[in-house]
Amino acid sequence: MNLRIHDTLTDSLQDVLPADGKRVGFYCCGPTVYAAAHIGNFRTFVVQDIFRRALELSGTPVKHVRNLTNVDDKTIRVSQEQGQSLGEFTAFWTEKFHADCEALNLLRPQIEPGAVEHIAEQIDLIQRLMDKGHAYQAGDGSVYFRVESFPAYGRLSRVQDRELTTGTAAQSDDEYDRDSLSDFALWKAAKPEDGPNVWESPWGRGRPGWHLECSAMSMKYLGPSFDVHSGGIDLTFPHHENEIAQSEACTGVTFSRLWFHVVHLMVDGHKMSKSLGNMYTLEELQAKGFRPEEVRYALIAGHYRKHLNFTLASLEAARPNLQRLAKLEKHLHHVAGSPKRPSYGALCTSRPALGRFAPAFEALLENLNVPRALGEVFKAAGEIEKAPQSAKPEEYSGLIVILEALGLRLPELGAVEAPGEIRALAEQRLEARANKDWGKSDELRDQLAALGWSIKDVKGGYELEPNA
RNA sequence: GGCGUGGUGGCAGAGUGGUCUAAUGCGCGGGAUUGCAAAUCCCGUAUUUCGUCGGUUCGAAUCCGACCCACGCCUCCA
Repeated sequence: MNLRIHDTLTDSLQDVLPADGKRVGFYCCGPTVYAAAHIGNFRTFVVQDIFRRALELSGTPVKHVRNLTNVDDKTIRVSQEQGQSLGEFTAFWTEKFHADCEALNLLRPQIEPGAVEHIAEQIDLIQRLMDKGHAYQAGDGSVYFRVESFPAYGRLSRVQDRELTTGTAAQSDDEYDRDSLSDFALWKAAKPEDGPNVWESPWGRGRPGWHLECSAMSMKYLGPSFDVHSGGIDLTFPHHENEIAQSEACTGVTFSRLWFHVVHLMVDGHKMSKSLGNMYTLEELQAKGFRPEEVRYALIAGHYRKHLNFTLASLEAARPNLQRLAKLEKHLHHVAGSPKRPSYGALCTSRPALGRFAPAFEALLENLNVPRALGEVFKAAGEIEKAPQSAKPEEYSGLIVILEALGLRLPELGAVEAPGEIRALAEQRLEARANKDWGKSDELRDQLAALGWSIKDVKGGYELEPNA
């Protein structure tokens, strides 16, 4: 069974197959590194991560490229405001982004090109477009793509005659000299506020336009025609439309064969926005006591083609779910004879039988239906919990495969060792209980709680855990 | 205004013509257990019901139409 995904270009489900028969070339529009990415950004990246995992775990290798936008209006403006060089500024936020990705258990793309490191490739692309008559230099010194010269424009977003319906309010100073409102910048002429962040080109000093980097870098690493391109739904127009135009006008071949877009995350029923104060970052949620794996769980709990309403309540639901899975994993691990956990790479090549977890994986292959996959996982979990002896040894690897596909890390059960002072209190309480001194016992339990530990009585003893 | 998505139980969220008296999770209620709890386990949890009104069909949450509502995109944006 192949992975199928909704293709924006054809508005239909398509099999994801590598054109070269070997591996899928996969390009994702990455973050602009000028601030911490918010959970909306991460919804998209997490979905793309699951896409890659599902493909790899079903035996198809993926070459994953995700760019870093490290030169644009925002990075330049904010770095200047903060008195930092563009390089040190974007390096800082890149590092922050990588830390968040690691915390959220995102596989690192094999290639993560930065726009500023690929100026030459972008200039080359502009030159080829100029040579073919698809681009022109305007009076302001900037170079624009002539949308009119590319008849297929609008095919992805199904928007015709954009320039007729676009209001003039959006027109800003640096776009004044375009022949048509829908023409977009390939090269932006240097302006005083750019500071030192300008590069030499055949059209004078300046910097590349935003859309260009993705074309230049995706084609550099994946070739002029590749398999899959993905991004947030808002990128469909104009970003991806422009990418297609400038790439195909240049090469004459299909740019990406398939496109999929992730619908936006909502918070408390509304779009995230600064004014509503609902733009969470991972760090902010961690400060509220949530764990990254819980955030990941909450982000994948809805289908990627629908709005997902992210709330703190939805985050809270993640913890008991993950704990339940951790218990299930422990049981299956035991049933399997406590083997070493197979690595992700080993699972991709060995592709073990999944037992009761097969329907969950199949749900994933069908347009990344994560909610249904989770439902299937819990259905299997319920069966095994009801009849623990019915668990088969191979179901351990089955569960591991689905957990890897979803990228879910499970909490370790009872892994935290209590400090001596805490254990001493617990010992006192054990003694009090032995003497049936319930008053003292309860008092000690309160004391422990105040110190951040919860105590659970078990046969002949106790277990200590940090408060949830 | 143009384009688009969706309205399913307290919440989240599957289900896209019959097996739906609607998956799954959270929550909630009850029980077991416990000195009392916690943790764990068990049971129950949408009173033909899936925004409203019509239509197609032997049969619809699923198809069609109208309407109401919510949300998104329309060159900053995952």
